Amino acid sequence: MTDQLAPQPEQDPSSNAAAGAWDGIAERLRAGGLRWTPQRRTLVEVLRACKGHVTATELIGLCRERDATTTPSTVYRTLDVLEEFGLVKHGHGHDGREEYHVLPEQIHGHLYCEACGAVWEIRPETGAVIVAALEADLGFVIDLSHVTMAGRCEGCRD
Amino acid sequence: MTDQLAPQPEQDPSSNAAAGAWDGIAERLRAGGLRWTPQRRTLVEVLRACKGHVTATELIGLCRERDATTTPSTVYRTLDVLEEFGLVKHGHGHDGREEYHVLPEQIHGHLYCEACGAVWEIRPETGAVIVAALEADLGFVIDLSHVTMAGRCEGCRD
DNA sequence: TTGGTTGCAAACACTTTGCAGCTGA
DNA sequence: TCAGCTGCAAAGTGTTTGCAACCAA
Repeated sequence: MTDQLAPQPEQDPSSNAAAGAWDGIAERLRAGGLRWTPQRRTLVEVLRACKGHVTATELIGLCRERDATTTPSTVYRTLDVLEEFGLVKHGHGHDGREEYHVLPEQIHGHLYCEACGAVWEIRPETGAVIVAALEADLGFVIDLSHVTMAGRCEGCRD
Repeated sequence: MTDQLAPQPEQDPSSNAAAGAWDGIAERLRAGGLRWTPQRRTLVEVLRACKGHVTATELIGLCRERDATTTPSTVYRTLDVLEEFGLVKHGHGHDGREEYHVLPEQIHGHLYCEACGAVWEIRPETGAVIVAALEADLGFVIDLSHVTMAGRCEGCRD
């Protein structure tokens, strides 16, 4: 009950065409004294193919589709490594579980539709308005990449 | 921002003076064929005394301070009942765990300071700006009461 | 009395950790 | 070779559920 076959929120291909950022990952790992293993390759392939956000559990399932021997601990540990390299960033989704944002380089928040389950990206310009409003209000500087707001998308408003 | 610049975000006593909403709870439960038990009384007292939001785990701890025999299952079950009565509403906080909003009647979002851990309320006027921005952007109508954004408060910036 | 409640324990789902053995560089 | 990595198993969270005993109305 957490699927999103809705219109096409957060579907823009560029969100992963921008996957060029992953290209040097094997070398980058090695440069850092780390290894490029089949397990890591599997996870990276999965991450490159997915939308802006996934839960760790989903990733484990996706990895298992490619390699049935995938173990959770390896996935979690690899995600930690990738996070240190800035390729993913973890936060919390509306299921209350760990959620990973892929390629957080482009800071943005998410909108979760309670009706259809789709997740939409908050556009940078809109995000800027929100950030500015909160700063003006309480002098609070928010980290928009950690934000997910629930509500109803255009198509689900009654 | 002359509202709450002091180190006591979301602390205003009135936030619970509004606790009048709790007054008829025992009768309301009975009217619904339910019971008013010592355990429920303990939890309600705790809820009345707390700020706008708490995690289930925190509530269990607070209840234990009053009654060391409190058990988690009872707290969770009572919270479910209270939620049906509209006295609390659950969502998810930044620890990724269940979080309960007390007296959700006043819709507002929260700001969580990653540095000092304080939680601030987003003022209705500011919330309105955010809601309007998102509606203008994607036609999305958000449920501000479910929103918690992370960042740094005025005192913890830089 | 009696059906809603409780406490306990066990089950769950997700995540983390320790460790021996494996493997990429 | 040998530090980093993996898989397994076990431990740890926080939350849920089954059930017999309990007690508010």
